[in-house]
Amino acid sequence: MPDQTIDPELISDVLSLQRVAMQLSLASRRRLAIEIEGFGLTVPQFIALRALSNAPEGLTMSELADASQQLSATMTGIIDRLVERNIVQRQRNPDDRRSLRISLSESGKHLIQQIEDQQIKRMTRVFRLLSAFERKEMLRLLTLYLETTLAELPESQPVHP
Amino acid sequence: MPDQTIDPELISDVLSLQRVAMQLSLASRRRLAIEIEGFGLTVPQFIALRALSNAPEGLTMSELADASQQLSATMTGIIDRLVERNIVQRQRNPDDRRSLRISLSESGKHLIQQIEDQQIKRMTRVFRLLSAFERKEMLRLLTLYLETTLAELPESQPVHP
DNA sequence: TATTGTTATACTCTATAACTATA
DNA sequence: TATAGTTATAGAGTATAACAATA
Repeated sequence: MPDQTIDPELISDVLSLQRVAMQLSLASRRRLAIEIEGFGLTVPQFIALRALSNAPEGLTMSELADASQQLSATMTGIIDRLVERNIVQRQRNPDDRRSLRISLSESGKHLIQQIEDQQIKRMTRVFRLLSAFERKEMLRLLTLYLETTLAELPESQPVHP
Repeated sequence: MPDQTIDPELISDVLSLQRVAMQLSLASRRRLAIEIEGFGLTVPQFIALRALSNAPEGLTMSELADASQQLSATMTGIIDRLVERNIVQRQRNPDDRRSLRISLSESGKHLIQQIEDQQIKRMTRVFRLLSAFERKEMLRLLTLYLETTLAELPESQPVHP
């Protein structure tokens, strides 16, 4: 049986952390949306491209849907629009003709690289304000929080752990 | 002119932080969507309700749109659906009959309270794993990151700073 | 029969532009 | 004329269910 003692300091910290974490989550998504809009992408499209860029050999629609936390019916539309713009390719799998192999095109690879370069540049501006120790501490705490968050999602199988 | 020295440790930390922060931002939004779906709400609806719950006297459509980082044309539809379900109220402002006063109904207040209770309970389970010092450190670092993120958004005027 | 992926349908959100009512 | 808010329209994502092709 876990310790149910009421710790007023814990309660007060959690209230603050809840508020900041919620605002940060919403603001980050918003900033991401603005950042990638400059490249003509939506957030779900970018999530799919990120998953594909971690899988050089490509992914099936089901793998992509799992990795993006989307239904495969939704994935179809997202990939349709990326194929139209020649950002990804759709190929039949000769071994199992039911399944498809989705992969980044050359211009898709270039696009995602550009976006990630821009993101790294921005993050570097922020994190050079912190000491090496603080950066490690932040990484450790964020990773812990990420793990508990992922544990609460169904089927969250990152393609690259 | 800022220090442009290449610090390999900084670069490596930023790569890790960028990856974790991105995943966390996406996973948090996803978890929020699942959590509030149980209450029949969408994320944009929840964002609007949160802004309203911090403004007991209500907000105009423009204030609500600013606080939610939405266009007022978008806000109209979001509020339409919340009014239909009697979660918020729309009242003409007698002083300036062009503007509206949007506020939570009693059942809306109850709904947002239920959701926030559930979120606090979940966050408490996570953060009781950390020491008081670690919680404070996390709050400090997240706040710093939130501030730089908000600074990059246009017109991000939180109703409650 | 089971699996992979798509199509059909309905709803929500987002963005732009045109519009109404009020100031 | 300017401001507050809505409507019209188009496109994108989300969820459910029914479906085709392949295994």
